[in-house]
Amino acid sequence: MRYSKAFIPTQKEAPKDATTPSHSLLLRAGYARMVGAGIYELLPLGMRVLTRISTIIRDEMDRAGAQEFLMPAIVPAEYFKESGRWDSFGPALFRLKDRKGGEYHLGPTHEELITDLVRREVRSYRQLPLNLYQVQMKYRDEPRPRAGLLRCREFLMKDAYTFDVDEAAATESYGIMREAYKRIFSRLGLDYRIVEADSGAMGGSTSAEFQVLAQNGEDAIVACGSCDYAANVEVAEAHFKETKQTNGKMGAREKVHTPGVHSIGEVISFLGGGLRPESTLKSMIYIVDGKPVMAVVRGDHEVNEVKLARVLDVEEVRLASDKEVKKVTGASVGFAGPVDFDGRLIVDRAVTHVLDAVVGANETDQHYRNVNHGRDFTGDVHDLHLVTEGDGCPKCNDHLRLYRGIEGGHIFILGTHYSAKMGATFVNDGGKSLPVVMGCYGIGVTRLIAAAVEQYNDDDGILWPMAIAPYQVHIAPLGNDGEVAAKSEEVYQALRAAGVDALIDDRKERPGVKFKDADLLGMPIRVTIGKRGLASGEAEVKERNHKDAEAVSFDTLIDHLTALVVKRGGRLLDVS
RNA sequence: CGGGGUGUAGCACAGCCUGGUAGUGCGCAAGCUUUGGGAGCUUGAGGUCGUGGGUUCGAAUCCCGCCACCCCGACCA
Repeated sequence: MRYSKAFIPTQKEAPKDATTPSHSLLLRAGYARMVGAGIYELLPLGMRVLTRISTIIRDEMDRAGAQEFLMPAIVPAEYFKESGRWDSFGPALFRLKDRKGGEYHLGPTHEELITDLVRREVRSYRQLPLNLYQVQMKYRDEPRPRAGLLRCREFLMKDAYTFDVDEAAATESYGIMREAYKRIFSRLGLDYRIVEADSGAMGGSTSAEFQVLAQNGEDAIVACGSCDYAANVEVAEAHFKETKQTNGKMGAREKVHTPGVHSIGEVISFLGGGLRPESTLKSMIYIVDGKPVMAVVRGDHEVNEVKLARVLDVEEVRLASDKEVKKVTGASVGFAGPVDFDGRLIVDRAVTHVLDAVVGANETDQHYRNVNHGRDFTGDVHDLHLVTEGDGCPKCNDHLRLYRGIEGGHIFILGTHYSAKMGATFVNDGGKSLPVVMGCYGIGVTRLIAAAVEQYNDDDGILWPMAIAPYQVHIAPLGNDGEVAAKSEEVYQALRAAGVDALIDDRKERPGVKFKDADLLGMPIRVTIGKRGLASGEAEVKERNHKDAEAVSFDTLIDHLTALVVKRGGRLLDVS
């Protein structure tokens, strides 16, 4: 591509609303433009990255035995009404009406449609397993779109669906897709972790998230440094040893006057004496199905509400208001405690190890000292707290480390959640009619563009991984010298003949401008050709992620560059 | 949905408090010079000041409504 003919509108200044590197750089470098909140145009460079990513995805999906097809983005309401999601999806669903008043929505995901297709077309176990996927725009009216392409209301997704005869076969399909996903994310050149995750409203039994590590990721995840354990903090567990505290050491419970002391921090500084947060207990009141539930965690821990909801087997839990807390405990907020609490009590298992804890006394301005689980209160013991950096790995007890991640992919075994409800059945080899067992597998394709930039950027611009860079080599001829231009053109043509995707900056711009734009656009290899190099018969080859350039003779330049492209994970075009 | 903020030239902003015919930088066009890290000088084009109403002799500026966008929270396969 010739830069002079290319549509690459770059900007010197960062757009005022851009908050993350990917947002700012994709706009500045001319990859994308915003149309509305969470709605973007992909410009030619952005489109090339998208194509690179989706090509890798298609390649691996096909290799895994999935077949590409396409469902509509606009969907009649009947399908979501049948599954119940017309209501449960709530305001996140973009709804519309046709001229006759018929109701439709824009597809936020497509389980219902595919299930309908399968119930109409699949009758026998002989037609299974089946694995279908599409790459298509999804629409979700997010409460708050943000960070450019990271959370959009319209976004491109690859979604695959598997159909199997039973749970075992479905698990096998899931395993195949998991391997395909690993290949995809590795080929994209992204640093990622496969983490255990909450299956959420999809209602699946098994699921895993593919989290792209990035400073600005929306998700918090933990990963073990020694073993392969990794999990979203929503579900992450901490190491726990079943050891009992020694009874003999317990002190006698005593009430202490603690005026105006509400938080754990205030308790620590008020009582002093080397009291540490882990020797206190935090008692949170939740309202679940209209009834109060007290969750007790160690003072240095936080309640994991996803875990709490799972323990209670409910969709969601709600923190009680100040008024409700007062009604339930008889004390103002900050003085709740498990001793003599009248109501359901859920206790984090780490609490059972705390000796002589300080807790609220359910009386305003009063706390108890020397409170011990088992003696002063009981309650149901569960894993309840939000895992933190200090926790041990549940598998090997080495230290867990905290990361931020961007959810690039999510795979689920759905089971018969949709097939049973919608009557997608088949006849097995024993002549029995059974619901198909489903799995679904998503990748946020447009999101991955931004995720890659989040992971690979510096002060000057983007540093694309070779596999998804819009062009592999960026040629920068310097000056208006005719010989330089001719030599550069020669190199450009030779690279193209060798199957390398090259961009040549043939604009009449000063060297500084070309260098700045080259750094901003972020192609992995820059080849600088100037008068100086021409005299010595050399071009300057600089990798975007390296500090220093390398002088390479024109005689070996093309071989050098093609080898470098391949070494960095790039593929050469078939030019035969 | 709650709280906060911003809408003025393609981009980033000043002007608003204290009302009086719209400004700066970058970018764009032309000319001369310059040419290995976003050049200098000269000239020029470009704006219904988000939108509707109100106050006023007069509104970018004051008042009210609406819209859009951003941030924090809530929510979110």
